[in-house]
Amino acid sequence: MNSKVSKTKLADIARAAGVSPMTVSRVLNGRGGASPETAAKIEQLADEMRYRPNAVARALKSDRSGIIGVVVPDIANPFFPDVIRGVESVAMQNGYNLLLCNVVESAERELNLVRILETHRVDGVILCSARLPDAALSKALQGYKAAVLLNRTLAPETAGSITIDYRAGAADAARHLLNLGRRKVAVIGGPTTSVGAAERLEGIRSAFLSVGADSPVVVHCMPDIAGGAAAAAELLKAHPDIDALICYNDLNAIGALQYCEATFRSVPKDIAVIGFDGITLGELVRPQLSTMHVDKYAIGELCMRMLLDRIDGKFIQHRIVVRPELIVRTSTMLEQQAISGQVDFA
Amino acid sequence: MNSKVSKTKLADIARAAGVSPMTVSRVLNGRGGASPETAAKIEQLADEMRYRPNAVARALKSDRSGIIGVVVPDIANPFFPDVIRGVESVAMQNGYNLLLCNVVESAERELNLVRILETHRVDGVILCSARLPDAALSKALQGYKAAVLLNRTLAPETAGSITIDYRAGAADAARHLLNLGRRKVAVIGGPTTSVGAAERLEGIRSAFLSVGADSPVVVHCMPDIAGGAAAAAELLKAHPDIDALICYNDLNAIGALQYCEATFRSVPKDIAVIGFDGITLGELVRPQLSTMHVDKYAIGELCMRMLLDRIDGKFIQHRIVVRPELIVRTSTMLEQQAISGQVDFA
DNA sequence: GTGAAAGCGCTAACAA
DNA sequence: TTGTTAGCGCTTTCAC
Repeated sequence: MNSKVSKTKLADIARAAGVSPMTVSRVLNGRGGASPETAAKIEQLADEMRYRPNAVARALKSDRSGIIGVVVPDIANPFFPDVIRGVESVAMQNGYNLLLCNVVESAERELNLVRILETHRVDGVILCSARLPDAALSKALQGYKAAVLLNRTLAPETAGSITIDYRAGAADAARHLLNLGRRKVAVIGGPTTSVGAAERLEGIRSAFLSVGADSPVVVHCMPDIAGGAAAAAELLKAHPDIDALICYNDLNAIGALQYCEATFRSVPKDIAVIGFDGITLGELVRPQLSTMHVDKYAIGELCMRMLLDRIDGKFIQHRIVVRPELIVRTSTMLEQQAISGQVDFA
Repeated sequence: MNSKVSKTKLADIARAAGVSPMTVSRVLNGRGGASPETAAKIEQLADEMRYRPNAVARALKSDRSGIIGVVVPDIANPFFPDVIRGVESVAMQNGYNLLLCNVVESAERELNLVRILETHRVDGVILCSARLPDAALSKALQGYKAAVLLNRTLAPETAGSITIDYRAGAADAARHLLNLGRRKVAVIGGPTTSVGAAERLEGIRSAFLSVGADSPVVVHCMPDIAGGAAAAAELLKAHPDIDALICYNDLNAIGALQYCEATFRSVPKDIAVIGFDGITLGELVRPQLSTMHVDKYAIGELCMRMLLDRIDGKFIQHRIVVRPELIVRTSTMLEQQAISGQVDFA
């Protein structure tokens, strides 16, 4: 096995080439400072001896690790892999790698992770859907050169933020259902700890208020399929006359669809369902899921670009708001529209 | 902003406490060696001064970074988030963090990544579905203290491996379709570069041979939904009498289902479809997808545990084979069975 | 064009 | 119980 591979270092190459480590360093970093022959010999030796620069030593010396910490609540939620890909593509183009961590919806673990990443001297962090209270989060981010939050806002000195306009998006969703003639609307509200969940509720309530309708019933749950199914069950058992559901995210909505299917409720005829996020999965279930769509890959890119700016000390923008877009699919479609709801592969 | 937060170091605490850095180091690492009072004072100071040990310096000194490199082909394929969670849970319990990289199905990028991770002096790598040729891969892994491959095997000195028995699994799938009475079976074969794809084909062919049937037609494609849909289109246009499809993975199978739906073919009546992997998505589409299921989270755990052993120089096992399990759902179900294919939420 | 010295923050090994 | 020395691999600074 390989565990004793003592790696070749600059000094080894220097010795082999009969020059000083400094010269090797310069050549290998393309900073000239050597005769063509010396340079060529060094390049060749480095290759032969399988030299790999030690990023750890470099990081210690330069105080730049080339690593970005990324914290997501749950990588199994298809929302996040898309974001991560966006982050990674920009990171890679700029020579950064990602230290990825899953929080699994625990604030304690989140605090812990932020500490661990600090320990590793990452050059910045991207926190997706932080669950910590504002004060604790601010404090935890003190130790960072740069931080960007997704779906959360703090003082711009502490962190940049990319937020989704949940208020407006949820209001759009609510109006869409109202326009469909639904009046017994209920909300599957996601986690109680989520800041975004509260914003969605505000948006929904204001949309209902402005047409003089009562505020809808709300049930909270975990932001996954099982949570959505359970919440739908709770709501529909207590209020069998509900004719529409606005859901925290698409996973919740898909859980609701499952429950409706299992209890022989027809969607959208008996009950319309709309989600949030626009994950691919929503196009694959039947009926296809209406949703408030956001471009997750683009959001990932935005996060990373903003973080790069902050790492460079540039503070061009510290807050970007993304507006979700209503996508109407079968789960909230009037019957005559549903005819064209077929994908065309011809 | 925070970019000038010069972090407190051991020496700072030492000065404040009026002791040597060494004493602080010992206390903070719980290695005793200080009077209770001194220790208490140091602990308190460390907390007040928000001390975070510098993992970079520690890594340079100890040649252990506490970081594991994980390379996956595509994090957007729901197979991998599950594996990653398994890896992460074991890693975390053992004080490791994950440097996660996406290959996006490019062998060149893969080689590059393996180099980069080597540069960062990760304590080990887990490569999922490596696309590099054996020789190149072996060479690239030379520089690692420890490596584990998922779905690939090399000399045990080079890397441990967790493999899925694709041959047996695919043969099971083939037999299942044959038992259903299907005789015009075709294969959506996934990427040509995938070693697992070739193994699946072998399994399928041998199952067909043993009942005296001809080898089925094969079409290759990208291992995602769009690839599956395209492959299904190609197959069914050329051979309209195909009555069953065995697919490289569930995403391919779901693409095939989409094509069937779009072209008004009834599944499983006109054509049965079976996938591989057992991702959750397969239960959500309609008809629900039959599949060869593997426990992805458990596989992730296995990978990480094996890697930990190798890091410790223990070579108890260098190869684990996981056998996929046939899960029959609606997409390959005889009609009389389909009645009970409903999820029960009552 | 090339090299020597010093130090990034931490800790193992050896004093005291 | 506590401190000193030295060095992990690299690069910045200054000198030749």
